[in-house]
Amino acid sequence: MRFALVDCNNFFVSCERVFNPKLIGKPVVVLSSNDACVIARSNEAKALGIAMGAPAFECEQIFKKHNVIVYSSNFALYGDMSARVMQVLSQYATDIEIYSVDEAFLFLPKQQNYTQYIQYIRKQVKQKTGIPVSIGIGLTKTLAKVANKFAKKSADGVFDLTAFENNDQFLEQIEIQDVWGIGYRYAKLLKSKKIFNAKNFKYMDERWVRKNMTINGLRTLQELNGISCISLNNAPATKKSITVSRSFGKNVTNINELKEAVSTYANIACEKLRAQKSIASNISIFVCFRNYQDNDRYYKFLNYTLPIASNYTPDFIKAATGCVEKIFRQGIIYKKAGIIINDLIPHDFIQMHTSHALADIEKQNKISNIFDKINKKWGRDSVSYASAGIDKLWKVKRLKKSDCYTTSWSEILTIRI
DNA sequence: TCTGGGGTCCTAGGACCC
DNA sequence: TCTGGGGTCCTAGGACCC
Repeated sequence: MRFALVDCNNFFVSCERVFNPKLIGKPVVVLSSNDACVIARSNEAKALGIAMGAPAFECEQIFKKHNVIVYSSNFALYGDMSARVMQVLSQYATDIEIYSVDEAFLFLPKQQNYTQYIQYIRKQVKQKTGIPVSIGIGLTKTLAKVANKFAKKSADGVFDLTAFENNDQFLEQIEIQDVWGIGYRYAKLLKSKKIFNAKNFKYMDERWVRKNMTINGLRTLQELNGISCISLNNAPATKKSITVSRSFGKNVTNINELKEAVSTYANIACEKLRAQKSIASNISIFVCFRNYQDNDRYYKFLNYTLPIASNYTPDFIKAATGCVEKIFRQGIIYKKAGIIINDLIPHDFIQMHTSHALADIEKQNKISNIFDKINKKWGRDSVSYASAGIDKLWKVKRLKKSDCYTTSWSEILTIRI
């Protein structure tokens, strides 16, 4: 059994480069929403010392000095490119888990020569999508992750950890906080026990790990020892909660703008809810704000339960704007708001005892279907709710976004000969 | 001035039941 | 002062991932 981990190199930057080859060889970064901080860097940008997550305003100097090309994030483009990469990968695996927008675990079919096989997959992805990937192979998902780190550094972008009888020499090079499943907190704890790398951890006492790092820590330890405990999760993810939140593009002090924002987020969240055929009755809204008198940050949170589980946008808009009325305080500068929908259940669980309302629910479903169809065909917000606002002056800034080359007819790439 | 957005899982402890 | 034994469910908080 072989697990492979495929990781797209500098994914967001690579997506931009596919449609703008002039960017190749130059330092390029992509910023988070609101153009706030750096979330993707080309190798050239990394070499300049630009850190992941660095605030954009702090990098201004470096950007200018080295002619760094800066993009706002274009998630429609990245999402579509991701789907293309995954589609190609699935042709060469017996099973695939799409782990994130730029990563996938594969079960590989039995091979004589695994290195050759993953080199071939890599070539296919590059040829069919333009995206460069790195591929690592291991006996477990955790080891495939380790292998991928070496693949990233290797000249041909692939690495097979199972080609070695003993992999300790490689595990020794992986710092403890870089092991999949061990984050900042556990790394700190482990270092205090003189555990500095993956090899040290591999030989730790299982009882101690179970006691201090929960069952998850124990799984990680066993996976490093080649015992597969974390299986491939290929089920289409049915989410258990949906969050939509954004920072504002300007200071928001007015209740109507805050209501517009949460209405907009409720609209997006309900689209997602319906897309996965779920309903829910529990909604929370939160706002982040700043009191200009003491220059402190705050976070306010309010939970609300709908009388009946639903996926009908107006139900959620009503609930969300109701929460805003309770939370809002005059004279406060709001920076960000969001809505979280919890306790999702399949939509056919709709309570039968509410039979008197079934006719209403059917009517609502029809309206939702039409909404979703129109927006799918013509783009998000082609039809929307008035409460979500028209001008949306509070919307996030994305000043340097590239076009949606693959998902919008009006922005398709034009070539002049 | 300006620091993202979206998820999952595990555990301890409290509330409550007989 | 002493104060059973066994169980379930829920929640907050903490850990992790990209």
